[in-house]
Amino acid sequence: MEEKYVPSAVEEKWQGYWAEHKSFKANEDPSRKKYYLLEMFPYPSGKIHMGHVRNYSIGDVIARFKRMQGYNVLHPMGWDAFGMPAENAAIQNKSHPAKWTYENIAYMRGQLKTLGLSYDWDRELATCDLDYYKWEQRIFLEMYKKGLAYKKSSAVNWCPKCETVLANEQVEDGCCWRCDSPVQQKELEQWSFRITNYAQELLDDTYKLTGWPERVLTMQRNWIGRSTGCEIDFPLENGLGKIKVFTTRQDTLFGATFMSLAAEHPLALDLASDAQRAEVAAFIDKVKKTDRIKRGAEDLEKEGVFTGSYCINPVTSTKMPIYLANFVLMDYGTGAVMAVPTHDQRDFEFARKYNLPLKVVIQPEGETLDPATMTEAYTAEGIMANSGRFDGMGNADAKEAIADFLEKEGIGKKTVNFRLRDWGISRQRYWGNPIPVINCDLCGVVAVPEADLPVVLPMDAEFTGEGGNPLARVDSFTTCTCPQCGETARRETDTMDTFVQSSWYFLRYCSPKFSAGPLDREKVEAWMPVDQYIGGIEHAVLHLLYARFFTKVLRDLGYCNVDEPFSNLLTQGMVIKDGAKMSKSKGNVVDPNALIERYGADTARLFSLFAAPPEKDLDWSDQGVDGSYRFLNRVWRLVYDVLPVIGEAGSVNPGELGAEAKKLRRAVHKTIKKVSEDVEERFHFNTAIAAVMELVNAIQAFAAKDAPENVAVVREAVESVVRLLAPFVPHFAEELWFQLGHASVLEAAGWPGYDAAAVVDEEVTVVIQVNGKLRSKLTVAPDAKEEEIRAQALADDKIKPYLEGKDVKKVVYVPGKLVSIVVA
RNA sequence: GCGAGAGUGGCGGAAUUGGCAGACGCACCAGACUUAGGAUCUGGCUCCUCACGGAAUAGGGGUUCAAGUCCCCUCUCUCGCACCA
Repeated sequence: MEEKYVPSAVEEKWQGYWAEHKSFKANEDPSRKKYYLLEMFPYPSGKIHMGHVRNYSIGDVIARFKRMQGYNVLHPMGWDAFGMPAENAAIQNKSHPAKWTYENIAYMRGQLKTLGLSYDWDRELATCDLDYYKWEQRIFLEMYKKGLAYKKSSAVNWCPKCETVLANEQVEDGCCWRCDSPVQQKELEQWSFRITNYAQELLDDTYKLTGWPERVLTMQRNWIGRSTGCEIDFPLENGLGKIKVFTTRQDTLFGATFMSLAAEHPLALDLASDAQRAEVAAFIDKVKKTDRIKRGAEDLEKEGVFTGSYCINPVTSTKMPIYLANFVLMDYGTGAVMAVPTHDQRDFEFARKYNLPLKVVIQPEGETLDPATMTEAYTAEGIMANSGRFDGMGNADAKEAIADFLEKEGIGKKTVNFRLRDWGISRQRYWGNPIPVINCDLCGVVAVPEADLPVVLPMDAEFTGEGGNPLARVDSFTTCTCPQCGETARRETDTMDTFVQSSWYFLRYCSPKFSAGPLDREKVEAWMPVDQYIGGIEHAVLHLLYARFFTKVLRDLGYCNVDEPFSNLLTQGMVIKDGAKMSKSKGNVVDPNALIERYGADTARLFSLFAAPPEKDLDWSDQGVDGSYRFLNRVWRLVYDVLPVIGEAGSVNPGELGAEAKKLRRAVHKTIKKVSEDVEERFHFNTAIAAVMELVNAIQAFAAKDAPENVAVVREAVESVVRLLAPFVPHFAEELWFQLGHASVLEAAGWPGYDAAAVVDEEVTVVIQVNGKLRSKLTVAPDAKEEEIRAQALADDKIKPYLEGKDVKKVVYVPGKLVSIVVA
């Protein structure tokens, strides 16, 4: 054994061994329990960053731990490889996105291998591989045939810098989630997935996801945004039609005194009287422009304009003026709101501003509201008033009663409304999966026939950065014949949102080479669902909601039988340095390469696991890394030092140990117990590692290491340290295990179990409190009688002075823990 | 504004069920070995106090023999949502 720990030599050796033996290849094996472990796959941006190191180190601990426990572990890795940075790089370097992407993948794959992560590399996939995206095209067409993929013209979020459409989820603070440019509104024909068909199931199933963090589920539930209420028709005064509203407050219907429409409402301009027309048109224009910048801006003043038309409140028959209002959103509900200023704060402000009538229909108990003196809307519970036959009811009951009444009268009906919108997947970019349809002047949209699939991305596109989608300028691609009528037609040039690819890659990993379809059902059933998924919290809604949706769609298309893809979700925190997220502009980036070169992968892994529990942000500290490195060196030296004496040691004979040796052995087994629990039940790797450090300190403090009667205990202790460290620092542990003379690898050795008899304490410390303050301690046998301990506590030399001249009111005894004496 | 989470030494963090607050590591201090130390080893290290002891888990109140942990109020920070009718 080398005296000095040389990480590069050790790591090279074992990485070579693992590659050569395909140590992490996963095969279906019904005789063993399966465990599918997955970390979110990276975008091949060029090189890995510390966030990746952390994410994948966490995953690797679990993978290796589960393997040592005997599970059949599937642990795959791949590349989320389509997307704009590749296209931007192509423009800059006058190159091709494919070249850039595959070069990055090659480099980053090398980096991941350098970290010693235990992936089954035979399952590696890149979403830009034809062999991946062609199957997605097939899924798309099946969705199209079922009406789950459709084309519609709509106002979309448009990023002027990326020159592409963004889903609502991809707009953050009115800006593009990727490049941060202000998002504009634009009317465009685009493809969508009908995720709203699954809104209810996506919501319901959040309650089955008991292994997910509550805040992720809350975010998804809020995003889906289910609310129950009524749709109510308000006839126009002129008798020419009606306005449909959605409300959750049908109990306030009798108090509706005016109507507010979104500026984009289809009737907005039609309703304008001649006198109001100019003003209405100007308002619509203004709102649309505001929209572009930031309609959701804080405290945007409520503004509106009278259309000049009226509708009729269907239950009171009063005339209600129709306004356009800037706070009414076209894409929620029906784009029209019945305004009840007395019981809705927005309507209240609007009514005060434009002098509209107020009518109280809910009175708080023991109080009478007067519309003339109200300073804000009353939105809480109360008793119905001015509401005809519903007067006197509690408003909660009236909600139900009025809904029934509306249905009976044919004025309205109960409905459920969701905030969730359909998922717009069209992107006007080249580097994505081409949507496999053809636009024919005669036949309209025609699906590409299955025999003509796949639609291959042409390699001869030009990347100039100008003129929008490069794909649209490749004539050989766009020009085609209509499969239906045979006339010349134009191929669709929109590509799919990259979130589509990441919505089913975890399924494809189960049968990555399957050539008869996207998924081999048998394999999928063998591995799915993912037992543990690990990734950043930033995907709480986007990726994780889409992936859940897609899984359900694939289930309904008959590809799998899974309802939910991820049984357990771990959202790891960010890597922070000097109080900020690592970024080039802050100059606080730590380069994994430099770290590995200087300390080795094991130290990099160890520190990123030790510095904080996985779900918390990790504060990077260069000195902390030194500490982790020192620890490994200490363990190496310990093994080096004791190796000559423990080489021939047999197994421990617990009955023949001296007191000190017994104590060491107890520490060993207690540590095994604690590390097992910390890793298995809590993923608290920081405390697990701390426990091993304590054990190492204890071994070092154990004086008579080389006494013949102790060598077996020392060997057991040292070997336990090595085995317990295996998931965290795999190369390091494997090498020491080898040096300790083992012919087989650590995985074969398995995760150590603890000896229940060895962890039992020979004596326990019982603390003695007087009036809640710690005054003394007793050392007693674990099976000491309660009376004895109580008596000893009261007779204790340090306790006596506190009892003198006082009454002992009460003595509380907690077995094996403490005696609490209350005196007065 | 609404919702969720957090606040513990100089720092990262422990304390799993209400039972010895500060495990483990970093930094720092002292000592040993040493030509030397950014290596290694030993010891110290919350604050106040010479000490006995006392105080302390953002602040205030409460429950309890006992509170970092449970309850109420206030403050601060982080994240998510933000006119969703």
